[in-house]
Amino acid sequence: MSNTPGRPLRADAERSIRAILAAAERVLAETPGASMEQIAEAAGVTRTTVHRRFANRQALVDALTAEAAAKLAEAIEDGRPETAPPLVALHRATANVLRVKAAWGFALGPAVTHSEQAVRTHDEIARRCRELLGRIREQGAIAADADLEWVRRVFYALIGEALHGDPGAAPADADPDALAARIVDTLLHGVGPRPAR
Amino acid sequence: MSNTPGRPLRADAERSIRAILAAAERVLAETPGASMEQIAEAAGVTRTTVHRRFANRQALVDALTAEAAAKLAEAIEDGRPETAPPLVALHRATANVLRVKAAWGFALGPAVTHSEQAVRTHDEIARRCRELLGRIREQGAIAADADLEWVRRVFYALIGEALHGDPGAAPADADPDALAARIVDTLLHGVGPRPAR
DNA sequence: CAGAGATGCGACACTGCTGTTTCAGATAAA
DNA sequence: TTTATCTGAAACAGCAGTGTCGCATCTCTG
Repeated sequence: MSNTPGRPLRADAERSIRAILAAAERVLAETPGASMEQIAEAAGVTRTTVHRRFANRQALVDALTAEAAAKLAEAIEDGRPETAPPLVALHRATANVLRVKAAWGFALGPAVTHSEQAVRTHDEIARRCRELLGRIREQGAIAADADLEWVRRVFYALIGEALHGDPGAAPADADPDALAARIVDTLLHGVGPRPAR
Repeated sequence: MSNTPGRPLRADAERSIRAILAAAERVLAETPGASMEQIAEAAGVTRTTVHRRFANRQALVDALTAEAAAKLAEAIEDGRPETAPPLVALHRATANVLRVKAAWGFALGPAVTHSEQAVRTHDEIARRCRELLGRIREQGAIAADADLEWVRRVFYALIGEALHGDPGAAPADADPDALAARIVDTLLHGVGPRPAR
């Protein structure tokens, strides 16, 4: 309903849609079961308007997950996985993803059933991810006999874990680049002692 | 209500409680928002009876999370973290935890707000976990300068990820011991190439 | 400025879940 | 066997949320 370009929407309508989506992410992130009413209020809009723009609650969530998935794909792409040295790309992509996931905690979280569109995008992202990891493996930084799918899943898990962010953590831990460095390091070397080089 | 021993319950009542808890775990695992009705039906009991044994939905979930947390603590303890060699204990505890988490996917999952009792137990588990990891570090299998809290969180994340279990995975991956080996290995060494020993 | 479009407001019907009550009949325990 | 307890069945009130109206009013756009 929101993305059906039957006729271009008026500027204020477009603005409402953006406000609703932003508010939905904000509200649902901390109360996954929040009502349309609460979302509407947070968006500075009436519930009626929300229903005007998104027929169902599902339609709203779908739009949310689709947008978030797109942002995530963009985050990966911004790491230049094709052209940059693989490890550099991995680091940049990790840092970007951390930023995006922090901002779209609900739509990218586990508490949601993704739209078909979002699923497609996530599949595509996984593919890109495997490609990048494969390139790193060819380069020798990942064991030649490593299962790339397992590697990818560990990578995802580390990102997810890093975002939980203990409240008592040092503020430096909130810096995406520092976190990314820690993630990539842990992914490649684990927590064991480093062999004398 | 279920655990208030004002007077010992009759055998059938006790049986109902067990059936309800088991059914709740089963049903909620695949439909977190399931109604009391659905849970009751799965338990082979009337909704009335469920409400007789658990005043609120919250009370039911609380009992569930408390029991699951206890099982989890038991899983760790069964690894003999005090007496066995630390790495052996870690491996055994990991395998046990995998089994328990697979069976209590809802009550131990992220989709639930834990009861105070469960929170206490989880804190205690985290403490035991840190102790064990500390012992491993002293032994030299974990880098001396490693942040134990980060290590623990990575450990948790790996367990969680391993349980997602891709549908197309080899059946061997379903074996808790094999999975545990993979987890411990990844935790300690990452996915990078092994240094020639 | 004129008019198409968007919003707010209030109302409505509808659904699904919750929690409680009553009572007759089944079941364990002594 | 007797008695206390437990359960199923069938209601009931209540509540929160959803989705849909119509209509008056505002505000973009050409």
